[in-house]
Amino acid sequence: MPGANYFSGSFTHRIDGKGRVSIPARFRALLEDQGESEMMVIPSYKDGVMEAFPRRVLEGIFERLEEKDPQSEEVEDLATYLFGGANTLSFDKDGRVVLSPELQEAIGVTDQVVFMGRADRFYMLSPERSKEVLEAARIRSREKHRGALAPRRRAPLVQVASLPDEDA
Amino acid sequence: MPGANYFSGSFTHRIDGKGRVSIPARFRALLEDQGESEMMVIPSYKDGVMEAFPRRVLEGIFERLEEKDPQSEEVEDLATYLFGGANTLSFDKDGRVVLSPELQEAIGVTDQVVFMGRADRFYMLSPERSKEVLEAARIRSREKHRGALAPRRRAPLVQVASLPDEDA
DNA sequence: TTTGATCCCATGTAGTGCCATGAGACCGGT
DNA sequence: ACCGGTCTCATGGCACTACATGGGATCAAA
Repeated sequence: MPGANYFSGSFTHRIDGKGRVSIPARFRALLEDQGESEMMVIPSYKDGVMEAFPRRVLEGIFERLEEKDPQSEEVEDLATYLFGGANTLSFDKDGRVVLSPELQEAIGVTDQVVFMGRADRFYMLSPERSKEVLEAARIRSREKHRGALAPRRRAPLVQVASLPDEDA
Repeated sequence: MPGANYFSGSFTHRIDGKGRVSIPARFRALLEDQGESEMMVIPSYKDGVMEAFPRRVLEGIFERLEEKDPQSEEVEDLATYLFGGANTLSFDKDGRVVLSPELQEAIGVTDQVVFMGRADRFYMLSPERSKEVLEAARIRSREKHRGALAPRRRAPLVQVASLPDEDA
């Protein structure tokens, strides 16, 4: 945990009768490092995937864009999408959040959720979908970024390869 | 709740026989944080949508424009639109407001209203319309802002002193 | 008196906090 | 290597509170 900067790894957790799920301890620790006891989830551009952010990351995205061009239709749409589509999930002392039936349905989960780290955020999706997403990303990465995992000449030990956004 | 700066999330509430609706608790808390026990409501540019602001946000919008261009016809029109078209809805101890028949008709609601957060304000609209608005915003955002949600190159999630900048 | 608005109270349910259990990881001692 | 102890963490259950919502009482204006 100490020094972890990014969400990484995949964890499958169980949803109980009330819709509660434990956030993976590592993810929770990362959120709490930033003084947040909540996260924001929003449907991804990818189908069947929810993205989870610390709140300030989401707000930062918005503020940065608004600063640039407050009136534009694009920023309007983005604000609607980000803030209208977002849910704030605050976790209790045990590190659990409640997934409303709508949220469960949105990502097609019933009794298990996968938390998949993805740098500054993480995904929440069904076990099946997570395999697809991971495998698709692996294949595309192999094709386009053969060298990504090779040692870099000047790279420090902890350097993380920055992969571009994959396509839906 | 602590520190929430923006309206976010969507909530569907029921209108009773007298036209009363509960403001979502989170939204109400945000309004009350600003010392307001009322909100201003005004028809949006978008059809079938009402926008709800804390009073000071509405006044701020006007003042900013007036400052920029005090005499223009645009500002005249805006002032008319903003102040003429606005309704003040104050909420009671239970956090409810009354939607007059005219307001209900304006957004085409009969027994349910959706409150949709949108940064410094929120929308009020029918359940059907809310799905349209949200989905349209999502699609357009995806097209125009592919990268908007992408991680920022130089901004690690948790700032760490010893990490070098990412460019080679 | 009627209508419309505001307030107050009642109730069910969903949300949240708190505690208990149990599995697994980790560690230290022998 | 074996064993016991402790710690972490996921998960379940129970209890309480907050909140949305309905109904009735009060009050004022028409």
